Amino acid sequence: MSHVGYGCLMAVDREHVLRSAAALLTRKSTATMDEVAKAAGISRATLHRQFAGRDALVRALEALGIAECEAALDRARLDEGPAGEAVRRLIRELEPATGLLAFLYSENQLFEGEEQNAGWARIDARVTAVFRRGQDGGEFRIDLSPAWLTEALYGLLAAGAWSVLDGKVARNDFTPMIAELLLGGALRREEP
Amino acid sequence: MSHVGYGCLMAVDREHVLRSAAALLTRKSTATMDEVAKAAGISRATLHRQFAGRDALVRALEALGIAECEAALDRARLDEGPAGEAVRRLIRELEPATGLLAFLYSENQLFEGEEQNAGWARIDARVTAVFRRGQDGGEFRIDLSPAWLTEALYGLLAAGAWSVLDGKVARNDFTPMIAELLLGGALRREEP
DNA sequence: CCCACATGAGACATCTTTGTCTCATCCAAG
DNA sequence: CTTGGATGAGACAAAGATGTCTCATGTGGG
Repeated sequence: MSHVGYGCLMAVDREHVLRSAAALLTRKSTATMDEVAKAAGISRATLHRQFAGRDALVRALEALGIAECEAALDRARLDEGPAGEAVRRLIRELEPATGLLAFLYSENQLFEGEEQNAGWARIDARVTAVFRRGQDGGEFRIDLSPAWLTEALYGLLAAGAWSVLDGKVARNDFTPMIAELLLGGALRREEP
Repeated sequence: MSHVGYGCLMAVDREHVLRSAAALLTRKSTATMDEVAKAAGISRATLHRQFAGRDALVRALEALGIAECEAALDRARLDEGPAGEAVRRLIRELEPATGLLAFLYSENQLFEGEEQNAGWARIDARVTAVFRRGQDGGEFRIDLSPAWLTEALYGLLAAGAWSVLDGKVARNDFTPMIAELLLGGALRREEP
C-alpha cells in the first residue's frame, strides 16, 4: 500500500536527513541548503520538499535536540540518588547529542530576545531542579546559583563537544572530564 | 597639519567603530555591514573605507580580541603566586573583553580547519601553562589535562558572558562565579 | 576666503542563497 | 507491462548582502 510505504520512507528519510544536517551544521554552522542536501545524499529539491526552508530545517533540528535532551533527562533519572551522580548520569546520557546541542547553543545566541522555546524552558527547569536538589541536600555549595550551574553545564558541554571535534581532547574523556570539572573543579582535593 | 589630524582621528574613529561593532556582533553575530555602520553612527561608505570588507572587520576584531587577551594575560601575572589566584586574576582581567571574546569564540567554530591564528596559539600556550604550573605545584588535580582546563575556561567565559547578556545572572557575579566553579566545582567542600 | 579632504547619501552591479518551478528518470506496486 | 509517485537535475526569479562608484556637503587649516 502506497500510504504505508510513503509514511515509513518519509519517516526514516527525514530522520537520516536530520542526522546528516546535524552532523554537518555542527562542524559548519553556516552550511547552505545545497551542502546540507549533499551531506544527506539527496538533492536540494528533495531536501526542500521535506523541509519548507532553512528555518523549517533549523526548527526541526531544534525539536530533535529538545526531544533528545528530554529523553536523556528521563534516562538520567535526576531525582534518584545523590545529585552529583545524577549530574554525572545526565552528562553521560547527553553525550551522543552534544554535537547537535552545541550547534543549537550557538545558534540560539543570535535569536536575540525572540520567543524562548517552551521546550528549552522545560529542560532548563529540570536541569536547574537537580542542582537545587543538590544544594538543598547539602551536597552542592550554595554560593553558586542553580541558574548559573545550569548555564555552566551547557557551556562545558559545548566546549567539550568542540574540543573533541577539534581533536584537542579524546572522545572517551568527554563525560568524565566535564563531570569532574563541573562537580569537583580544578583544585586538588585533600584526600582524607 | 592634516596629517596629524588625519592620523589621530582615524585612530580614535577606528577604535570607536571596533568597539561598537564588537558590542553589536556580540549580541547579533549575523549583523549586516549596514547595521554595524549604524551602530557606530557612521555611514556604510565610511565603514567600508576603514575596513575593506566584512572579513577585514572580523579580522580586525580578532586582532583586537587577541590584543586584549594578551594585555589581560600580562596584567594577571600568571607566573606569580599560587596558580589558583593567577587564574582568578586572569578571569577578572578578561571580564571586560568577554563579550568580544564570546563572539570570536563562536565565530571561530566555523573556521573549520583553516589557518589557526598564531595569536590564539600564543594565548592558548600561556593559559595552558598556568594550569600546568598548578598541576606541577600540586595545587591542581592532574586527571584533567591543561588543554581541557583551558578549553573549559573559554567555555565558561562564553557561557558567563551570554548569561549576563540574557540577564540570567548578575554582571557583578561574573568573575567569582566563573572562578569558583572552575577552581572549586559544584560540590560542597568539607570545611576543616 | 579658499581648498583639500573626510563624510553621508545613494545609485549600481554582482554574488550568494533561497524558494519555486519544470521535466526526465526510476522504481515498485498493481 | 503499465503507471503513480518520489526523486534528481537544472532553470529561473526574488531577496539580501556586499563591494564600488559618484556627487553633494561640511569643516578645518592655510
